[in-house]
Amino acid sequence: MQINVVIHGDCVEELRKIPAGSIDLVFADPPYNMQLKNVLYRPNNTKVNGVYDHWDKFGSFAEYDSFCAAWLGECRRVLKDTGSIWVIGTYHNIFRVGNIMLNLGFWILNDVTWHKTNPMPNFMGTRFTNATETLLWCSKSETSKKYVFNHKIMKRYNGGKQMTSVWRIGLCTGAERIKGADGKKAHSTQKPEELLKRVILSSTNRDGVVLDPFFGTGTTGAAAKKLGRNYIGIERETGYVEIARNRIAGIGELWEEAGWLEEEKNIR
Amino acid sequence: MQINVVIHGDCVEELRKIPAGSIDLVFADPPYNMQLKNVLYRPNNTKVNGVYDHWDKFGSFAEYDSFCAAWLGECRRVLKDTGSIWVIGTYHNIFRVGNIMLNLGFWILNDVTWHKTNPMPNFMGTRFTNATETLLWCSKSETSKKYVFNHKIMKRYNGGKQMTSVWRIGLCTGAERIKGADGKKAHSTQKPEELLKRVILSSTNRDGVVLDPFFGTGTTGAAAKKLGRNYIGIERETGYVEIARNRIAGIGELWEEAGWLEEEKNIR
DNA sequence: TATAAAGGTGAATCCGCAC
DNA sequence: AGTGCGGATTCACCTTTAT
Repeated sequence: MQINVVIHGDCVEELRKIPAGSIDLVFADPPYNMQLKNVLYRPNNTKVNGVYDHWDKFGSFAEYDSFCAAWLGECRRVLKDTGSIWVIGTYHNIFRVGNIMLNLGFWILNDVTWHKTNPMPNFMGTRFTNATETLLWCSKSETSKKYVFNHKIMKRYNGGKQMTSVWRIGLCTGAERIKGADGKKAHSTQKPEELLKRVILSSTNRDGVVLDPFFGTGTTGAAAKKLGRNYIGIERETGYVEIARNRIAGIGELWEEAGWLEEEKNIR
Repeated sequence: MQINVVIHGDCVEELRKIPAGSIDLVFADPPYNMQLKNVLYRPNNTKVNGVYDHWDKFGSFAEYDSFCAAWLGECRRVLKDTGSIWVIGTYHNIFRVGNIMLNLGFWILNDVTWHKTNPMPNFMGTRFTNATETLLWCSKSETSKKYVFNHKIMKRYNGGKQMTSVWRIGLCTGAERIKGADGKKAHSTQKPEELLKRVILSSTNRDGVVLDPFFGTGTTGAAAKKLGRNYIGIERETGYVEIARNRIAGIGELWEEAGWLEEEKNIR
C-alpha cells in the first residue's frame, strides 16, 4: 500500500483497494447535501456565494444514506482495531451520518463542536445564527478500548487544562484560503488547518497513517505532513487533486511550536 | 383541552388524547438511552459477546427508535402548523432522534449547542471532556414558514447582537436544583431554567401553549409560567408529578427582568 | 507612512403577500 | 405553482482604497 499519495478516483471504488486493518485514522469531510434552493442576499443586496457544487447534490435522503453507508462501511473495514474515525458535518447531514455510523457498529467517543468565531449571520432574522459544525469521533466498536488519545499532549496544548469537546476556531479565510487563477476560492468548503491539527495530534502517533476519502484541496495531508504523520488522500475532482499535490509538495517545515514533535514521547 | 396541568400517565398514551393542531410549542427531554448496558446481559446473567454484540446493539437501537417514532409522531400531530418543537439530547441518543425527526418530516431550523460552563471532566483522560448537549429546533415541515421566532427579543436579550446557536449556560446546581427529603437531588437530569427561558422566549408568543411530554420536575412549566405562557406536562413517575405541581404552584412572580413581558409587543 | 474608511465574504436548508 | 414586488434584515475579520 502506497502512502503519502493523492489518489485520483471515486471514493468507494478506491477505498475497496485498500487492505483491511491498515489505517490508523480516517478523517472524512463528506458532501453535506445542503439542499439550497434559493439565492440569498445580504441586507446590502450582495449575493451570498452558497454551495451549489454538483458534488453536493443528492436526489433524496435515501440516496444520500446509501452513499454514506457505502463509504463509511469501507472506512470501517480499512481501519486497524486500534484506529478511529472523525467525520465532520452540519445539521444538514450529521444526523443521517451519525445514525448510519451507529448502525455500522462504530462507537461514539465524542461529538466535538467546532464553534466558529466568525460565522455568517442569519441575515433575515429567521433563526439563530448557525455557528457550529459537528465532528463525530468514533472508535471501530464498543470493545475497541485501545484507540489512540494523546490526553497529556492535548491538555498541554490547551494551556494546562483538559481540552473539552468545544473548539473555538475561525473560518478558513485570508492567506490560508487557497485561491484559483481567477482570485476566487478554489474550493467551496476548505477547512482550517487548526481543525485538522487538533484531530491528528489528539488521535494519532508519529508515523501513523491518516486516510481522507474526500481530500479536496488537501488540508488533511498538509496537517499530517506538518505533524510528521503519513497520509492517503482520495479525491474525484481533477482540479482539487492538482491543487492538493502542489500544496503538500510546498510544505518544508513541520509544526514545531511548543515542541509538539520533539517532546511528544516525553509528554506522553 | 385542559391547560396549565400536569398529567400523570404514559407519554404516548396521553399524547393521543390531545387534539391535533392544538399546541404552539413542544419541548421534549426524552430518556437518553445511555447505551443500554443491561441488554448486553442475558436473563441467566451470562454476557452477550462476540458476533451477537452487534445484533443486540441494533436490536436495542430498534427498540429506542420505535419508542421515539411513536412519541415524536404524536408530537407532530398535536402541533399547530405554525408550531415548532425542541428536543434535547447528547451523543448517546441525538443522532437516533434527529434521524427519526427528519424521517417524520420535521424540518431542522437550528441545532443549538448547550455549551456547559462547568461540565464534569473526563477523569480517566480517555476522551475530550464532554461539554455539550444538543437541542434540535424544528418546524413541522419544510413548507412551514410561519413558525414563531422572536428575533428582536433574542437579539436584545443577547446584548444587541443576534443570538447564535451556541448557548453558554451552567449546569442546574445550587438552590435551583430540587432536593428530595433525603437531601439528594430529586431528579438525575434536571435542566437549568435559563435553557427553557431561551427556548420559550424565542419560539412562542404570550399566552401560547407549551407541551412537555417528559415533564420530570416541571422546569418547562416553571419557565412557561414565569414568561406568561401556558403549559401542559405529561409525566409517568408519581414522585416527579407531585414535585412539579408543588414547584409551579409556588411561583408567584413573573420574569420581568429587562422588561421582556411588558415590552414584548413593542420590541416585536 | 500611518490611520481611517470602505468593501468583500463565509457549508445558509434565511420573507410574505398579491396576482 | 409560478412570478413580481414591497419591505425588512447582518457579524467578524480581512483586503483594498482613501485621507
